[in-house]
Amino acid sequence: MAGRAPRAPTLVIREQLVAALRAALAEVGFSEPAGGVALEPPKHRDHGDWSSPVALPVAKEVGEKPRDVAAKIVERLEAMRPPHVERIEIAGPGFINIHLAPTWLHDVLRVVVAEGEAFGRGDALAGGRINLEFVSSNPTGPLHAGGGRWVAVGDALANLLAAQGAEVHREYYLNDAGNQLDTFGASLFARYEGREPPEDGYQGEYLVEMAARLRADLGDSVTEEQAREWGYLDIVSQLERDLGRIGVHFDTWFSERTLHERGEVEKVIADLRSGGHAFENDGALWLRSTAFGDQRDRVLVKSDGVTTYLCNDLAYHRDKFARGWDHLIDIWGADHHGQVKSLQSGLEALGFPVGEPEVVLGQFVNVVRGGEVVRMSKRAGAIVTLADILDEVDPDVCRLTFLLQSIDTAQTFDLDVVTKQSMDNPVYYVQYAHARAVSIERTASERGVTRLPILDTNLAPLTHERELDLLRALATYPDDVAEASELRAPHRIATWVRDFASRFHGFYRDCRVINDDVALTQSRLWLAEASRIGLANALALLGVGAPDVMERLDDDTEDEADLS
RNA sequence: GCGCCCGUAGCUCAGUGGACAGAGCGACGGACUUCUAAUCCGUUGGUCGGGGGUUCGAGUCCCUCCGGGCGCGCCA
Repeated sequence: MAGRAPRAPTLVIREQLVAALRAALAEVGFSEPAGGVALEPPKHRDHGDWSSPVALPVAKEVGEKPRDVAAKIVERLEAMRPPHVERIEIAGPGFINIHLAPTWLHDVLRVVVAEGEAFGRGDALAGGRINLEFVSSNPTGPLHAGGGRWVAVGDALANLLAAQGAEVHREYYLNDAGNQLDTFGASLFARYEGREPPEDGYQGEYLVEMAARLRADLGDSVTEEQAREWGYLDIVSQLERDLGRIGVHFDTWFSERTLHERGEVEKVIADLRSGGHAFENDGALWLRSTAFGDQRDRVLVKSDGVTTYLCNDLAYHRDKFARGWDHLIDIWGADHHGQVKSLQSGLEALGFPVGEPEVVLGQFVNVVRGGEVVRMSKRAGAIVTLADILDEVDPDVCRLTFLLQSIDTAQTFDLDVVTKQSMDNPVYYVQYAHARAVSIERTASERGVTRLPILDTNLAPLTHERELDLLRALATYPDDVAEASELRAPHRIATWVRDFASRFHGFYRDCRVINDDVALTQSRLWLAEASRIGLANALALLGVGAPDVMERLDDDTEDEADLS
């Protein structure tokens, strides 16, 4: 038992209640329904703290009225007197609603405080070694604004997986071996020589600025190849710098070239051939991916002898496994969804488990400025970069804006809204809640009010609906984290923290923490601290800062004009 | 034609098969001698795109239709 993490309080009480329900069912002589004994926190307060619909399917099975079945179960349940249970009601069509005494929420508070920074963590992925690849924008230009979505989502997902016990490796794949880089090099070289880039090259203005620095660095007799290599390295350092500004750091920047240099691509081809998964047709070598459920077969080696992106990507993903990661997750834009099955087919052909890599697809971001969608194309040149945005707006605003929305829906990133330091920005709303919690403790200590150890604190005074409301949200938090991790849905944490901030502001307004009642003050100080922990932990998962102090905004919109 | 995603309040979006579908913004009306009013409270707001089906129970699962986005290269 040493070192075992404390169990989430919701799990403890839920297991106790489910066990009691099971026992009650057995005593009455009902068998457990196929779906098991469901128990969940109801949406409405009136429906108690926990609710079970178990009587409904059972009634169907035995051919009795649901409410009658529920009554029998409840009778036994009440006789068992499970912990914290205050009363049990039958409601609606036959729901069993269990109302608990506030004591169970007081236990929750103690757990939150005891766990501190660890509160919310789970062990669902303990022992897992996960390689998470995200962003992986081509090293031919700066990250554009929409790419910020993958930065924010990828980093938060990495945090989530780690919070479930996995060892997570953040990886960025550099496509530095393809003809895109040649095109980029030619374009930069053209700028260097004062010419326009080739028609199908990169037209972006950033190459003009880079060409000037290239000349300053390497002088006047640079070759095209030198320009390409210098430019490539410069872009990578720009990427690292911009990602650093938003607080994301990759463990590995993986160069595609190294795969070719080590002969890994050739080995993949040889293995697919010997495994009988490749065939020749029209002078090209094909992967028989239809054998693994792909819609059509895919080319591995073109008739000109050059390997395809897919072929190289197979070598890359095999290399990830070779480096010791036992599960691979890639975050891709939805426009690449057609490649998922091909890659998975190839890896399966190479002997890896079905479904590797797991690909998390995210819908596109429409960047809007002045009411119009800004097309993001490095080649066409009309881009708004992530760095541009970070010049104007706090990284936290950027991150939370991207994280509040499910990646299953296309997002509109309105620069006019985001760059405006708006009063109703959810980031400030949430951060303000944290700053308020800290402010309470600060004020208390300034006034000589010392928070005593929680073990010596009587939490019974915490009975106000606002107080219980906060604790209910804290009680579900570990489950919410586990679920967000499992569903690869960091936005659920963003919505949790926004909801929790709302509850905290309500508490702050209605429940004065520092007051004349010593016992009430002590218990509320601990509730404020538990709330701070919840806010800080959730924000940490999102990669958003949790400031101790926030400057009051200058209110220049409401001048005191009534001087008459 | 095939595949993936989406359609929920005026707008932007939440919503692991459970009860009367929620939040923010907007609009309207209130609350600062108090631990920070970047806050709170109230009112206004809905054929969950349409139609079938499965289920004791469907915004959620299945089928179909409509509408929108994105893919279906010996490009990367």
